[in-house]
Amino acid sequence: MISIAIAEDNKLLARSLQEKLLAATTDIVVKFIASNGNELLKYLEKDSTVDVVLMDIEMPQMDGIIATEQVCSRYPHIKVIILTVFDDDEKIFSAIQAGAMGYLLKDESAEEIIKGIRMILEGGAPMSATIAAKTLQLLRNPQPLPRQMCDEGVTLSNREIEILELLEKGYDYKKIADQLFISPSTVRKHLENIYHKLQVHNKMQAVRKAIQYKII
Amino acid sequence: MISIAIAEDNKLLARSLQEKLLAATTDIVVKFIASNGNELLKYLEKDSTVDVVLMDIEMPQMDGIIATEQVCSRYPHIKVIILTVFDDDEKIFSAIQAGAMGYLLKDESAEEIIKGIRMILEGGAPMSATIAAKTLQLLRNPQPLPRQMCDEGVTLSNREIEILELLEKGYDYKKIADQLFISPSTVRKHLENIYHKLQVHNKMQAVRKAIQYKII
DNA sequence: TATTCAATCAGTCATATGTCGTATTTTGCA
DNA sequence: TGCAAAATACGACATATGACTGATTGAATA
Repeated sequence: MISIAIAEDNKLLARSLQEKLLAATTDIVVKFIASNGNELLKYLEKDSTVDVVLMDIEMPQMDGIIATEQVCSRYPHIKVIILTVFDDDEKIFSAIQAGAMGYLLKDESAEEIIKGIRMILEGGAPMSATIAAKTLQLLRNPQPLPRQMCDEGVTLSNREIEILELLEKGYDYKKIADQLFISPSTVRKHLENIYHKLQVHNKMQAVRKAIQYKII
Repeated sequence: MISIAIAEDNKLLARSLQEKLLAATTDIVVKFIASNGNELLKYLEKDSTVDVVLMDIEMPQMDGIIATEQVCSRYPHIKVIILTVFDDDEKIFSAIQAGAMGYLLKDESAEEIIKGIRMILEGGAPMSATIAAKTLQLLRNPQPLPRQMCDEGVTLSNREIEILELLEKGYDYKKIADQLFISPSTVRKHLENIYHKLQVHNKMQAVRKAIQYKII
């Protein structure tokens, strides 16, 4: 028998999820439905014999990311599957950092969710298709988050920053172009603009200045 | 109709894989079976109308990682699924770095492989359970391979270090030469030696690695 | 609606760079 | 003292890069 907890502030959604799981299986039981992270943690203090938590991200009081962090550190035996509508890089990365071992989008079918539950208990990592793809992208490019800079008057566009970050890895134009799915000509043009803005004349100087200005 | 190419040095395995795909579907056609990376690339030069490559890692002549890199950079429209027995972190990471968007273990069923093919074409990233889990682990721990302390053997001379330090400032050969009262030719030769020692191929990579190794 | 701006791409040209050889001189140290 | 390593230097070749000119597109915005 597999014990599940659900953390989801929309009670209707939570209920319908519970019913779907109930209807489709005989060995999965929903022990608790929490409407935020606090509630979930309070419940787990009394009864931590839960195998998997299905966790929404957007919740009042304590969001799913923080809750995931807490659950994973306090109860390492509990696996967390994020179940949400968000699929932006930052949320995915935060959730994984927090310790989530699964990340499914809410439009997944009940069967997929059930497969995910079984998969996670077998040591797998259930992910929706687009999430898996983004995960790999994040792995290739380990710094998609800090787009803010404390410049001194110079402002680079996001694209220009992306290019600088790849440049810093020692990539040539072709490689950067492939990475960003644009042509080498465009990379060169971006670099040209970057050089003007930073008042430099080659790659190394551009990277130096960018680091100095904390742009990358 | 989905066109597949298979790169797999074990001809028996390749053939049986082809037959399995053929038996289980009507819309997937295996256009080519290559027994190594070279063969695959040669084929793709003549006909690159392939949607997905199923790629073994361990192959003679050109292994699957290099081949993946080549395929992904030359033919961005082609999706690569690694299909191998290896599941160690380094191989997975290399494959993803190389551009693979799927990573299945060879013990997957034909149905799973077919699902993977469809998934990758929808923008997903098919991964075997353990692979997905390791991927997330890698993402949490952005430096899982630093135990290769092979930098022990690398020693740069004082002169080489001087040159690297000037290089890091963004100076060109002429400027470095002036600074050190030697000819640009000599600077180039030093750089050449540095590249060999650090196993890199341009200034930026050399500086990166030197900083990483705390040489400068 | 007009205008700006980010992002895209192409082509030219001079220069810089990376990779080969090859070769001489200095120098540290066994 | 003699040898290996380090430092010095040049030529040649293909490729990468930096600088410039010019252009199109779409999104934001005034």
